[in-house]
Amino acid sequence: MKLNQLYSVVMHPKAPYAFDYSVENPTHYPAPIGDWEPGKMWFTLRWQGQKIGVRFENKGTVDKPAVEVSIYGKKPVEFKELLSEIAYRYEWNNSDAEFYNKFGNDSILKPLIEKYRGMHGFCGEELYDFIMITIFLQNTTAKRTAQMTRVMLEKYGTLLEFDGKKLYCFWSPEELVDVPEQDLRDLKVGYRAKSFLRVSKDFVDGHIDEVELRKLNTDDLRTDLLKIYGIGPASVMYALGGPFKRAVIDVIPPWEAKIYSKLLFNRDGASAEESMKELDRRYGKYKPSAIHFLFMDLAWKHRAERMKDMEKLLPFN
DNA sequence: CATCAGGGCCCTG
DNA sequence: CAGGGCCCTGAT
Repeated sequence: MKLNQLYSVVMHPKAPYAFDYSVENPTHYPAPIGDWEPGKMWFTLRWQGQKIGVRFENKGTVDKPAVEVSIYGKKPVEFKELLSEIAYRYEWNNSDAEFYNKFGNDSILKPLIEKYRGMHGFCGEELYDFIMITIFLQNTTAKRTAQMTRVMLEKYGTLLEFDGKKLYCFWSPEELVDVPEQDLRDLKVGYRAKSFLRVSKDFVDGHIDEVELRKLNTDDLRTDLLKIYGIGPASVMYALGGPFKRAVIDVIPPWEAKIYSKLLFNRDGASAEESMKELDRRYGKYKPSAIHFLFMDLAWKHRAERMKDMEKLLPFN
């Protein structure tokens, strides 16, 4: 589906804002739903029933941020509301000022804060898409996750063409809900087929309403998210930090425990409990921010240098 | 060739 | 609250 450029405007995220570190995350598994190069980002979303292409171009600096946002689609949309949603998803109004203040001189974090200053959290996906992704991620390797995602997008997603890019837009819950479970299983997604369908039905029936969920306090939100079929503690933690911008670290999944062991103790075999204790001791309530910097540093370094001792531990590139 | 864990979660006892 | 089962793949 070929899209036309509908709007273009320059926006100003809250400073400091480091564009590349705030739109690209090397720990995310490769999926043909977005594309990045230094200073530019392309991605897709659904808005008011339309499939939309979005392009960011960095036009500013860390201390004088400016991002040109271009919207591609078939027909006009409520542009202002869309911009405000994008600002929410990319956390343009957030800032880690308190964290910078508190840990700017910390022996470990100081160099990271210097290098990544202005890195905002972000999650370009809406809740439904994000849940689909966490289901793809469960109990498998990153490679098969990428494979399953690609096959599902080819069959049920929509290929959008805009600004010279071809990127898939996720299917809507309505587009998937009536697909027979066996059709999904034929795509080798295994038992995940059942979760995809039950989640889709909950969205179609209005039992899951992202806008309403955003209004809840974090504890109630966690409780409600845990009720979603196929979504457990690990997925909930990721969702709290992603679509809901409530970064928490309340569980350490096994694959992360291996990385934390290296990161915190520079050795293998530290348990999740040990690492959690150490995180609390060092960073207290700032541990999500600290982990954000530690993890992103590892990810960007690994992408650049392919660190040998991390090759087995890091499922990302 | 068989076995098994991998960016969990559901269900049962 | 612990433990078995789940789809499929590639590593061993």
